[in-house]
Amino acid sequence: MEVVMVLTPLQDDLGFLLSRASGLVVRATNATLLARGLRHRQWSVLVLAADTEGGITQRELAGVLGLDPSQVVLLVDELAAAGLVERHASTSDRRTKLVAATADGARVRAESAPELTAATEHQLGRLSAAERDQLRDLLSRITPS
Amino acid sequence: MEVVMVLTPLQDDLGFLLSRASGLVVRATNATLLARGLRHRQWSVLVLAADTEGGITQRELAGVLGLDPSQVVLLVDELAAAGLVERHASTSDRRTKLVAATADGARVRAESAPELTAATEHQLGRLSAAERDQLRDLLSRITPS
DNA sequence: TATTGTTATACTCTATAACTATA
DNA sequence: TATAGTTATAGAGTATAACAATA
Repeated sequence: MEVVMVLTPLQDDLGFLLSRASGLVVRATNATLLARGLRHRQWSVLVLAADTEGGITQRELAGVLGLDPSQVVLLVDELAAAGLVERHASTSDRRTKLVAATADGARVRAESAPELTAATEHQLGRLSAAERDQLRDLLSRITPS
Repeated sequence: MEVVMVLTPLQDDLGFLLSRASGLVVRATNATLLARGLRHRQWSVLVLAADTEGGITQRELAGVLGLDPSQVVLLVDELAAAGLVERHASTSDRRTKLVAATADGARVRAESAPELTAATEHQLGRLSAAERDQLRDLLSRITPS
């Protein structure tokens, strides 16, 4: 005997489910970052800048984030204008600029992390800790990186 | 003994992983739908219109898709202009419009489904069938619906 | 010649407010 | 008074092309 439950069409469409879930979590993230004048794309740049020893090049940022380098320019511009990151010239290649967090940026990065965790808690609350680990693992394997 | 592998910061950030994976799959979806003049948002509307017996109201579409009703108007407009869906007046409530697929729309929906599956195959190829089911289950439980 | 960062532009997506017609 | 759909608008996100400086 086979039991089939169809809630709605699209429930088996991984593309739809991904974009739907992503939208929910990104929205919650943006709402939380609003108090700091940031949005989720700038947040991810800040995290990489703060957590990468010696800074990260814009090309690397583009690769990790899956963005075009031209988009990274604007994101870094905004973070730099807010005083959260700085562009340092690379010593080995004068074309390359290393994006590193300022002290202020590192503080914002550290302070916001738990707030963001709490914010997405509402969306992910139905999943156990083990299931979230599972989800992290599955999603990591979809992205190239 | 504990083994910790840090590939890059953000790899433990479910918000980032969701938006990154979503971006990849949506991009592949859009590329596939380009031949039909559609994009992923119109596709999801078409699927719901085609698969819901008797049509679906725009309010219901907005709810399932997580969009504002005003955005649904435009998506339905575009699909209607392409001759893929029609708005039918509801018999019980004259405010309500039921969006249903035309014969042409049903054909496009049926023909495109396997193409889209093949297209996302490239992104999801690293996951086994069982893992995809697992992912579907986890993602379904994040969305309210 | 190829690569890093940059500028510019167009289009899509997201978020809101205000309006109409029906209920 | 509330709900379904619509119009309008602004801002954020995505996609490309072309360019200067450097390798």
